[in-house]
Amino acid sequence: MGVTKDENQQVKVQEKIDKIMDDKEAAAPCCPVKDILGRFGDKWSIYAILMLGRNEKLRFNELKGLISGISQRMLTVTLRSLEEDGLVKRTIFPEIPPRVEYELTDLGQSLLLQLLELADWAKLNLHHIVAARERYAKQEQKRT
Amino acid sequence: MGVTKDENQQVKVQEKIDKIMDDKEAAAPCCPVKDILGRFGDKWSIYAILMLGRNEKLRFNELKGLISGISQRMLTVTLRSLEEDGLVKRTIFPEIPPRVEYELTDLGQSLLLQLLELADWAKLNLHHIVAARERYAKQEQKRT
DNA sequence: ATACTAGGTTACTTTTAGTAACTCAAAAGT
DNA sequence: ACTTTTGAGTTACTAAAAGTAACCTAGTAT
Repeated sequence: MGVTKDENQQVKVQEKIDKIMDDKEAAAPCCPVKDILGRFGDKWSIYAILMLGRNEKLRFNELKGLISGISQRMLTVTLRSLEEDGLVKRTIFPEIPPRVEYELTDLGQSLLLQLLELADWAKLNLHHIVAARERYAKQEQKRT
Repeated sequence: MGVTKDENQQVKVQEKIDKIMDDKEAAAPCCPVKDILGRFGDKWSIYAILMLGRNEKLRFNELKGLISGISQRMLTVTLRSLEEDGLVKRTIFPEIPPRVEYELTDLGQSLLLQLLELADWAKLNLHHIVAARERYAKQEQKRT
């Protein structure tokens, strides 16, 4: 055949990318990766998903306590967005004072697993990235 | 004993999340997932990585042509950020008019593979998300 | 009457994303 | 001799998003 195993893999990668990019099927607004990551790629969404993945069910202020630094508004905005995408289920108990419980849906659970995969990669490679940033910073100093 | 397989898996997930969250080791500024996703989770970075993954080496304006809708500034900003993190290598040829070539580093390649995993999940689950959004939109209408 | 509670909104400010026009230095066209 | 073109960017600006601080609600306890 004349192609090595590595070259074969590279071809597969290219095909996959092609499929991702021209994904006009299923009323997808556009590249699904972009769409997906654009939605929950921000830090608050990630924290919320991780915390809900850890704790099964959580109330608003419990979550607020667990996610250090988040404000009330940011938490509502984040949770609404996750609810909108069907990753989080929100249950209101009509009491006074109000009680609201949040939990991951099955979809949210499956996304969590993907996030953990990514976390493994991140942990494994973080030192490379940190090193690269330091190299870059030093180069920048020399330029000025 | 006395725990089912599912419960066992859940415990593993919890442990993993715990490890991610209190990651004070290795001078990590914070949760690596957040740090990582916060950097290249935006649409332009994703497109750039996918395009560089598809094409080996690309010049600035080639990339600009491939990523539809990106402006010059956004492309430079994106590429600089990826370069800073060591995901992309930038080579300048001191000619007139200038020539600059971009390519993925090994780190970038390995991230690309992760992105493709995520893309698989996204393609598999996009219809769920779209459906959830429609449900949510209808509920919102009723409220007003 | 005042304070507290949980789970938010509203109005405002700061950061970031994004656009349009300009630059640089040489080569080629008119 | 002047204008245009070329690639790879900057600079100066505007639109949009993220984030903060103060307020609301309705019932209960002091």
